[in-house]
This record gives sequence, structure tokens and C-alpha cells, in this order.
Amino acid sequence: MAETRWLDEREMAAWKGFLEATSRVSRHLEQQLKEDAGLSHAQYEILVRLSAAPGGEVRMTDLAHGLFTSKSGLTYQVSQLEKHGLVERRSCPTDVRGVLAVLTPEGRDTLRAAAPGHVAAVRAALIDVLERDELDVLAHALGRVGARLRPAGQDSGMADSGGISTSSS
Amino acid sequence: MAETRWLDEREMAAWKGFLEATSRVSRHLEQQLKEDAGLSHAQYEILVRLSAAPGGEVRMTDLAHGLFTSKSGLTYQVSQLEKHGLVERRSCPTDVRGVLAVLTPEGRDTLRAAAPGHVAAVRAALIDVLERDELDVLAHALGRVGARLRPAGQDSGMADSGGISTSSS
DNA sequence: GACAGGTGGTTCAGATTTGAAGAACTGGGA
DNA sequence: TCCCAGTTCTTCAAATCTGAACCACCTGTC
Repeated sequence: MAETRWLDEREMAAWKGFLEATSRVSRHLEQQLKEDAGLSHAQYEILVRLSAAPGGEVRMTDLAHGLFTSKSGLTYQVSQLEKHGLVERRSCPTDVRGVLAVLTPEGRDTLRAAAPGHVAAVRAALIDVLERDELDVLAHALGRVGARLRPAGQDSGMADSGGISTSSS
Repeated sequence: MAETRWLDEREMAAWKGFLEATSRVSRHLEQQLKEDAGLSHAQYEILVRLSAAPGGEVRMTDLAHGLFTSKSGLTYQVSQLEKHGLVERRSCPTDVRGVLAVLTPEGRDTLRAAAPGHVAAVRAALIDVLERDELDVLAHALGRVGARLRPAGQDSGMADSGGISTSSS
């Protein structure tokens, strides 16, 4: 094994900054969503993906890609959403095994209600804290970082999940 | 309530990049540590903090600051470490309520053994993917982001946790 | 058509996390 | 001294997450 290349001061600063920002932002948004909308971040993301899809329906598998939980985790979260009436399960017409998650009207309403507060929180926690050029560097650099760790042959899943949380509705 | 300021394209790219990089890196490192050293990232961080402290001992409370888990989470993780003989609990001499977590020799060995692989993984996943200037921008920008969400009157807890994982031993 | 191998989702047990509640104690003022 | 508010840490139940095991099903091949 080669000699270990330890982190120098600047590298360490970047790593620690990343670690701290990461956990604080995630915890902060998790709480904001829970308080304001009764949703976990994972659930919010599911709703966003569904709302962006034509018909408001997406195969479980497609949902799992790009959504950063395990398959069983997704099953669990969708069940929770179903229990609250925000999503329905429907069997896939082209593949009997398949299951479609379908956004209900209540789900769409919930998302519509939650989105403004969430976007505001994202701005306050991250976006509006950054300068314009920092924002771009961050987007490029972290984009590369994320892409490299992406399972082979998998689309970003982030490419166009725009929907309610992105552009003006 | 003011009109919602939705995210424009560049802002959205930054946010999504952040989200994806965040979860992929964290998941990746979690697995690397688990496989190579049988530690969770949280446990690794605890060991690092202890190894950097004089005497290898730190109050639970001090450990909790800067470590991004709840108090009960810390109790749980320290119990796990104790069960594996990497850490001992000792009561604090200056405050009967207090508990000191103390690094055992086995704990120090475990950390020493785990550190090179972990640093290599951090490099491969994040640090070596970034250009020099991106690294600095990221450190400054995310440093600011993390600091803003820091509970009032709390030191970074990241300031000097150097120890084994930082500089050349 | 029948088979082998891969896919899609769920279920399960076990690990982890969280906030709330509790038990024990400190510290400073009346 | 006594009391009260605040601190420290643990315990508890409930929620969540994970990987492995599992069943049902699709698909390409012979």
C-alpha cells in the first residue's frame, strides 16, 4: 500500500466544511418540513418527482433511482404517504410485477402548500448564503462529485425533477 | 407572506448538486468504514475527537457539540464503542453528573488502522475530484453555510479535531 | 413451449435515530 | 441552609432505515 497522503490544511477545511454544512442543512430542512408540512424530506422529494411526471404517476423502480434511499426504504415511505392519502398505489398496466405510485389530489395540494416554505428554507440555509460565483462553482464541483459516485448506467434522476419545487408554478 | 422566490436554473443546479453529492458521499463513506473497519462514520468521528484530546478523554457533552447527533444518539454510539472495547466510560472528577468517554489502547489502534483507508476514500470521493480553487471556494462557502446554522454560542467543534485523520502522524 | 437468469416489490429482523421524560446533581441567591 | 432553575446523561417508545430473503413475474434462448 502506498504512503498515506493525509489532508493538508486547505483540504481538511474543505472536508470539514462539507461535513458540517451537509449535516446541519439536512437536519435543518428535515425539521422545517416536518413542522410546516408534516413531511420528511424523503417524502417531499417523492411528491416532487410524482408531481413532475405526466399523470402524476411513476414506477417504483424509477422513483428509487435518484432518490437516495434503498428499495425497502422507498416501499416504507410510499406506504406512509399512502396511509396519509397523498399517494396511491396502482398496478402497472405493462408489467404485472410493477407498481405505480400515483399522486392524489390531496398529495398535490399538500405539495403545493409545502413548496413555498421549503424553497424559502433552502434559500435561507444555502442558496442565499452563497455569492453568485460560489454558487456556480459549487454546482459544477459537487455535480461532478455526485456523478462519479452514481451507480453505473444510471441517469442523474436529478435532471428534470423540476415540478413545483423548481420553477414558478 | 411575500411572493415566493423560486430557484432559477443555476440555483437549482447548485441545490441538486449539493443534495446528490451529500447523500452519495455520505453513503459511500459509511459503507467504506463499515467494511474496512467495522465502524460507522459517527463512531469514527468519536474516536477521532477522543484521540485528539489530551488524555484521550472528553466529556459526553463536549463530544455531543460539533458531533452531529442528538444526545441520546451519542449515548447509544458510545455504548456500542464501549461494548467493543474501544472506549471506556469514567465518571467526571469535577462533576458527579458528568461522564468522560476515554479512548482505550484498542480504540487507538483501531483508529490508527482505519484512518489511512478512510482518508483515501475521502480523497477519492471528494477532495481529489476538486480543482485547487474549487476546493478553496467550497471550504469558504460551505464553512459559512455550516456556521450560520450552528446553534448559538457553540464553537465549531471542527476547529481542531485534527488528530489522526488530519496531519501526518 | 420450457428453462435459466434477471427484475420488481415486499416482507422481515435487526440496527439506528429521535424527542420526550426522568433521575441525579450543580450553582447561586433568598 | 434551602430552594429553584438549569445541566448532564440515560432510558424509553416510536419511527425509520438497511440488507437479505423471498415470491411472482418477464425475457431471451434453445
